[in-house]
Amino acid sequence: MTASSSGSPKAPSHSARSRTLETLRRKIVTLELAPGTSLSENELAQSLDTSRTPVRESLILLQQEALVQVFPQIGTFVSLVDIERVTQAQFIREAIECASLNDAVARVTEEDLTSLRSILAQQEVTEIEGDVEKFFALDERFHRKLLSVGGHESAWAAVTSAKAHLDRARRLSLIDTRPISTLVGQHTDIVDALASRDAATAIGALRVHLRAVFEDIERIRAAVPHLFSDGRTVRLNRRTVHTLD
Amino acid sequence: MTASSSGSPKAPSHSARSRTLETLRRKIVTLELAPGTSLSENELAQSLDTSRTPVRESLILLQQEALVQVFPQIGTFVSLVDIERVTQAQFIREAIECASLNDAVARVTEEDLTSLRSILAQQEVTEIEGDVEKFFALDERFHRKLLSVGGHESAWAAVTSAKAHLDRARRLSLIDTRPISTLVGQHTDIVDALASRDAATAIGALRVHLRAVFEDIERIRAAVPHLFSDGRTVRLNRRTVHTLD
DNA sequence: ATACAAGCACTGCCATACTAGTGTGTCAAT
DNA sequence: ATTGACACACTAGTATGGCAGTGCTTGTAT
Repeated sequence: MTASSSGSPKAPSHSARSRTLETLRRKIVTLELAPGTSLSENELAQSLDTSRTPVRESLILLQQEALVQVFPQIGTFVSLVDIERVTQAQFIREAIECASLNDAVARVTEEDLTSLRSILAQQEVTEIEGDVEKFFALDERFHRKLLSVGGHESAWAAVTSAKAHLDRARRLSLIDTRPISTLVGQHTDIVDALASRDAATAIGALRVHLRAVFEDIERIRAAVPHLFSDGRTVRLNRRTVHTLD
Repeated sequence: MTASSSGSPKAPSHSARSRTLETLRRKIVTLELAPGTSLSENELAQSLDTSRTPVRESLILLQQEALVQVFPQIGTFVSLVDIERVTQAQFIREAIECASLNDAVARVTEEDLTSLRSILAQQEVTEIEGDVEKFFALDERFHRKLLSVGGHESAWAAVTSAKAHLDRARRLSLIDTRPISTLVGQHTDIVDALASRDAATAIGALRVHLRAVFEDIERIRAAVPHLFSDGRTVRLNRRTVHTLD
């Protein structure tokens, strides 16, 4: 028996588990499943038309990303937005992306710059259309491309798990009237500095951009405190349903 | 129903899964289970005196850390040492630890320095005794303490998953006659620079230290090529047993 | 001796039964 | 009306059965 492998053998995208996992992760980071919502293995299995096993295994993985919290014999809940945790995720992301950007300055080509600017142009369109989901998709492509310019695209996976958390907070910002234009402007600053091979300025601009999430988060917390963890003892009801309204 | 939570509710250390997971991880990073070894859910369940479920769930988590590779309907194998992967893990670790060290310079106290130097002293003892396992345990405490001085102890979890890979490579170095003294010397350099609040020097020293793994790895690969992935197609036999001899 | 083919033993995946533990709703006692 | 206790419904954790898919082995024909 021989097994041909290379790349990522782990994700047969047609398996019940990977489908379940992707669905759940998407619903959580897009806030379709609000923080605090209780997730029952049985209910999810029914509604996703599968059995408990793939659901359970997905929840274990989501728990690793701290997107859900599992309390044995009690229940599983979509994690509340935890500012401590957001801060930590932001630190990790900033460390990785800035380190990569530092390498990127020496490696960036004209094609790279063209490609990055093309993404920016598309983002400006979403700004007009007000399509938040599309904006996020392009934002992801932008940052991923930035990593690959630095020669560290493989670190994307690590950024992803930190990002998942941040994205929920960032989505709340955008819902809550932060103009997309601010972010696109910051992206532009980064690309401009990169174009002039100015590492310090580029890293500074990236830092400002990545830290933008902090500017809104306290205000948002004041508006929708029930979506936030107070960092101390948390008490959740089994049948609590949290909404964005 | 109310659930009291705080900290890490996820790890009831007495559960079958967490026991299984810890045992397997330990055996893999200490090379007790050599890279390439085939792991059967059934056999592991028997030998760990539990059922297939906790074993399977543990393997899924280890797969996330890339410590094992799962090939559906074929088998699960302890990952070969993949230099590409080691490089990536090193990059992530370096980014996080250096960023934290940069903050640490402004925060470090005399108690911190005393505590760090105490770890160094203990490491020198293990050097004489030749106790590799104890050395690694102290190494972990050192780096963790360094993170906490920077105010980023919570990023330790992220470092851990990158570290797991690196540790296998580093263990191979130590088995293969790299003197522990080199590493302790590098630790000392870091603490000295930290003591004089010299961020640039400290970060430089940390960088040298973290990159030491690269100095040995190619030589080790030449010595024990069957423990390494060639990065291309991998073919593993179901009953292959890899050893360190 | 070699080549080939069919059966077999084994894999991980998924579904489900069972267990131990938890909060809640109900009903009784006061 | 209030309180308390107890049964119940529901939880995640664990165990196990069945499945489709894979490579190895063995037997057979050449």
